[in-house]
Amino acid sequence: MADGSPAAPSAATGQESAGRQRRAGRPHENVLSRKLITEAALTVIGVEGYGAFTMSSLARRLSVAPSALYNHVTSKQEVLRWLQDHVMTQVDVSGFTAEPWDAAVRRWAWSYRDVFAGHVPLIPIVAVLPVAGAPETLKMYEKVAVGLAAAGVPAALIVPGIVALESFIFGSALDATAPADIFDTADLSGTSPTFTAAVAAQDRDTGEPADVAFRFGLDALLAQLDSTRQKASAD
Amino acid sequence: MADGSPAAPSAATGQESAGRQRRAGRPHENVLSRKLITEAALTVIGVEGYGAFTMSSLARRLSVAPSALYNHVTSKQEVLRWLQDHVMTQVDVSGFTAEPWDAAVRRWAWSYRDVFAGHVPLIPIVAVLPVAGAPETLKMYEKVAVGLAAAGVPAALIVPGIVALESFIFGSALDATAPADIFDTADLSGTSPTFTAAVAAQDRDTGEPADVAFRFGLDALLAQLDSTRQKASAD
DNA sequence: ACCTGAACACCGTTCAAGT
DNA sequence: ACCTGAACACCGTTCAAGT
Repeated sequence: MADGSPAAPSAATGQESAGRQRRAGRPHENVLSRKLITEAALTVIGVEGYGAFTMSSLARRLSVAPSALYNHVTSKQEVLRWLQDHVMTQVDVSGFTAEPWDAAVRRWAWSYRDVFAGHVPLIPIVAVLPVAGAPETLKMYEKVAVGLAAAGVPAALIVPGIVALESFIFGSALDATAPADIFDTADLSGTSPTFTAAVAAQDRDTGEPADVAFRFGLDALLAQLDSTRQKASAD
Repeated sequence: MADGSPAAPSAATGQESAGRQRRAGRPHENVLSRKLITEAALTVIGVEGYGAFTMSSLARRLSVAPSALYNHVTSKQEVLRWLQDHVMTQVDVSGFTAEPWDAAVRRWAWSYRDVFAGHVPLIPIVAVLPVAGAPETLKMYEKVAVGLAAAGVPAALIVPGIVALESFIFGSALDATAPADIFDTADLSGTSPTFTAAVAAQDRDTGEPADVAFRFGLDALLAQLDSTRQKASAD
């Protein structure tokens, strides 16, 4: 929000790379920050994709030399961690304060899958990053945990439930990016008749294959969670 | 199996890199092949990990110049595709001809997860690679499809069922590689009390957290599959 | 056909010099 | 403290020359 001071030599807006050169030495106003770097990274990825996301392209978008980034970041990996935690804020957890628990989980899960289908390279990072270093991610877990606890899921099963849901969501995000025709077996019915028949027998009216599979798995996990619920002793 | 001809200048065994130089020009016996390249890649990865797997390290293990690989391979990506299809042969599908359908799915799923927990970088490739180009992968799908069909899972649900299982398995393979303490919230109980309590309330006696979550999700998917089964009209 | 060796266009990262 | 610009040690890949 607070951005773009007119004092800087016009290249420091971070949005246009056409501005004039800045000469060496510390500028009077800071040109970079975690917020600006994260936003620029998101823009580069949104416009050119992850394949084109390099420290160079990031620096270019910020109108800065690549080496300047290392005053704010220890590695490209750290930029990706910042990105991961930021992207988590795009996941819709609004249901947990407004809807029945199962509708809330569904809304969250679909949104989570969709967000990370657009950020597949960040998935291995979430799966491994300690939550202590990812405040937005932790906030999301807290919302889900509150929802499940309120629904009566036993305390000991909340984390396994979330982890199982999350694993399914990440795998499904990957699957959602696959071309629709990966299972086209062409003339392979000779070697794999049953699988070939199963591919043909899919019901294409119920949605994209990836969506049908996601609904199936999500229903399964919700049913399992439902069966673990216990009536609250209080209230 | 058919390997190591004594005619070659002793560097051509592909197992030791200490042998003497081979001079330029086509050798009398082929030094490289898909099989040798795949095996060498697997060795490099097994010994040094994916981080050290480069075209250079692969060539070194084969006692060959990096550029020689490009006579057999169009890109590093293709080596990874070969690797992916080869690794699939390590997944245990033996249950589908010997056990009840649910025990077979369980054996397959645990084995599938374990195999790819050791080959995480291959996961994005499986998820996107057309099965037509991956014969071993296709063979695996065929086995699973036969198992589910024999169990009475409706034809239209076989592919969604497999995709849902596979998505869950891939996400869980990722999760299984995470350090056990990612959820350690240290002194964060102030900002996320419910989640922190849920982490503490996990039952550590029932196995590794990743295993508990995997069992939970697998049970869920199996129960959902079970509920779709119909008695066969024949037999 | 299939190897070597030199070369190319990158990559992430480091560091001295400048303000 | 924080920028630029030069430099470093890689990377995957191409290609001419050799047999």
